[in-house]
Amino acid sequence: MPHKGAGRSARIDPDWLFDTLRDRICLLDYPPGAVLGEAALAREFGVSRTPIRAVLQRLAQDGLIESRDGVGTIVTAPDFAEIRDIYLMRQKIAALIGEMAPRSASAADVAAIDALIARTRAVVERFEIGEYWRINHDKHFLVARVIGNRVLAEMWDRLYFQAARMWYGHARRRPDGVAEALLAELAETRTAFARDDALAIGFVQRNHIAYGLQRLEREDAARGRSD
Amino acid sequence: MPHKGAGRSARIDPDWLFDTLRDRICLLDYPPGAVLGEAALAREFGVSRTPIRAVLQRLAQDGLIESRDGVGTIVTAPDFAEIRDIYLMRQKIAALIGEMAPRSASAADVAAIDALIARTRAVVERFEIGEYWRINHDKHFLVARVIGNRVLAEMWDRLYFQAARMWYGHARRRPDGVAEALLAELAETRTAFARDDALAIGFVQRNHIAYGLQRLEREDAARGRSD
DNA sequence: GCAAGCAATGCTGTGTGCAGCTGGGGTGAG
DNA sequence: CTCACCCCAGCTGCACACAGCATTGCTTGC
Repeated sequence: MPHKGAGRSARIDPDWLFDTLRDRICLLDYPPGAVLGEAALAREFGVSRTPIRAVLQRLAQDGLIESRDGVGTIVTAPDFAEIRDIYLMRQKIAALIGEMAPRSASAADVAAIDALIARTRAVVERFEIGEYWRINHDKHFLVARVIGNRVLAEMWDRLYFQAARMWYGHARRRPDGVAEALLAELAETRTAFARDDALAIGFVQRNHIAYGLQRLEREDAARGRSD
Repeated sequence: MPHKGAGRSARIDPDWLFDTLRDRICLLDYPPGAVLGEAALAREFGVSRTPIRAVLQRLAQDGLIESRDGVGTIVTAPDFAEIRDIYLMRQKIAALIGEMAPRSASAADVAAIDALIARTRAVVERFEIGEYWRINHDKHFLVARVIGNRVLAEMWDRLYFQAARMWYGHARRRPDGVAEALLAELAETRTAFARDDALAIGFVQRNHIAYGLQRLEREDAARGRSD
């Protein structure tokens, strides 16, 4: 019995699958260099290799993984020059948020940020990378919502996930002060949202992206000395 | 004999296939709304649907096509709001070219532009959309080469092809003055390259993207009146 | 004449077998 | 003991068969 067919009756949501794998990569469940394996993923999610391959191709186009024939699908390990390119572009993109026909911030947004601030206080008390990541994630989408230009919003999203992966690796290795920095960023973001000043929202993002890059550069320099 | 297998011994280059289909979309061989059909493409290029689907997924992620289950893979028809978003972002991105660690322009680049100018003169004499497109294409890659930031270069590329498609549609409908505008743009670009001023190269691009958007807006307004 | 329903057709989504490629371990020679 | 070579296990790329969905055109009832 070579084929039993399938159809696609309420199988699994490709977008959900994409988000799931992307999150695993960003949270370093799959660290750079890890081999994913289409067959293994297919078994895990109870589908065939075909939809898995579709998702992996999307991830590959976003630069998160790389499929090599005969070897496997491996998580990429960007060199520092590429990381800097990403961070520098994110700064420029962030500065554009307020310029490109932004949407208005609402009182609900401010309330949402207050909730994030409360959660971050707990993370400051006891650092937990998973919760830290979820807060960052929620903050990202909150900011993304004020972007009026669809093209800009898509770029903002793509670059966020490319940068996030590197950032969480850093935050795991050197968690000191990371949660406090997020708390400060959220406080500034809250003010900008309360004033409904999209330009300010973007500049707050730009600044903290720049601070993050500084931290990464310091770590990279220290690593260079130790080698 | 259900399977005869294949392997992939020198079959076809997926990148070449991607470029080919993208060019067909941009040159309106496949106009917005056209249905591509995986099986037809597979027959044409002598491969199975699998590699075709991979390429179509890349095109879909770039926003050029859209796959709808049970219907087909159709070329998207962006509304004018989206076109404006793309053009506004391209202006911002162009202004960044000179800021993000640009590479140096060489004498060979200037010579290449001179060749493009000569070709454009012929198109001014007798307008021919295919040659007009190839010149624009070459100009695009010439400018892209001075971009030092890989992320910026990729964005520049993506947005170019999204905009190109709309622009060639316009140029076909209203070719008057289009070739002359390209000639002026190339002259300005030549000067900027000769001065090795990447900021100037970017600003020349920004300006002519803005001029292009103005033309599109005028056409859109006229269409609105006639409806 | 017209509208509503239904069947036929064609498409994409999915599952699966096979071919070719890669990398590592093992083996034999020096 | 070292090095080179070879074989094989595992992976991705591809081709093809099947399932389900959307559209279209015809047919039938009014």
